[in-house]
Amino acid sequence: MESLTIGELAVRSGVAPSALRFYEREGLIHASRTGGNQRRYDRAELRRVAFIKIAQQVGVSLDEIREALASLPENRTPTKSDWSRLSARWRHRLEERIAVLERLRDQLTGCIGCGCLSLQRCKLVNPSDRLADRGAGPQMVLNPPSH
Amino acid sequence: MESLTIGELAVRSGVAPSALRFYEREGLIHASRTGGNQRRYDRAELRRVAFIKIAQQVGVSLDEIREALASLPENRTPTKSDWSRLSARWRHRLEERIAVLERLRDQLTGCIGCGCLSLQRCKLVNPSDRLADRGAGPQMVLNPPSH
DNA sequence: CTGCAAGTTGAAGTTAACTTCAGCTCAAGC
DNA sequence: GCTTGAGCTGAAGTTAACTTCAACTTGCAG
Repeated sequence: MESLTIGELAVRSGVAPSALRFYEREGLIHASRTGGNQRRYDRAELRRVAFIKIAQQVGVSLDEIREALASLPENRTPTKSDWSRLSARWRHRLEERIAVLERLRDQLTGCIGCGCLSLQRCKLVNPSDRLADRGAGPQMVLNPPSH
Repeated sequence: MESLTIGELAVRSGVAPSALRFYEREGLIHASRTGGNQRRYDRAELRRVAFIKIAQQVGVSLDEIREALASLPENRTPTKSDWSRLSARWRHRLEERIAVLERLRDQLTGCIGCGCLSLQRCKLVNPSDRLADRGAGPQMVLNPPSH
């Protein structure tokens, strides 16, 4: 069992065969071919697919994932530290997303009490007259002043 | 200034006129018309738009937002407690999303140390042989057993 | 009254991330 | 060697949430 068929990789990774073909067209994963033109995946591809799935959970687009995967060495199977380096890249982004949602949660909790949701008064939908220079809309939550 | 033009509402809410027309077609907001067929928005629509923007941040689809807005009284302008009731609905969902991301962050932090990202061993991409009954893929993070 | 920014419409386009389809070929068990 | 499930391809379809376009109309300042 040196290599995997597309169906095997699909079951192992939890990603549909159609998605795996799509990832290959998009240059995210690679497959060799049998004499009969069927895909055969090296076991190392499992880890690439795992990386793709995790990065998607973090909220990274396939474009950026492709870019990250392109930075892996081509002449050898990536090591743990190669993967470690790549994973570290997403952590800051993930923490930012969590912070945004936590801020939203805290302010929404406050708003459940006051029921305002007012563009004039509510902290959630910060008043345009106080932050007019930053444009209208819920700036406070979406683009906090501290950032 | 009893009512707002579409341009005024756009500036006030931070939502593009095209999006406001789209929301109206989708039954999320309402506008009356002038003799010349131009939209005029009651100031109460500002709050509806604010609610839509916040719900989107929470990760709620327009379909669900429409459903929630449909539960507002039609015969009177919604009160603070009407809005409060609606906002409370999204809090649990928001907290779940935060929990998923925090779990992901914690495990990704661990994985940066080990660099594994392995479908066989890594906590992030839970082994199919241990949770085979729940299907393949990163079950541990996406659909935690406790749920 | 005129000019022109702002508004109107329906239809079509956009983006991401896939899925579905039709028509065909491959591979493995009996 | 036959059957049948698995795999192949390119093209088209899907969904959400809008945006863009073209052609036309309104409303208000001067």
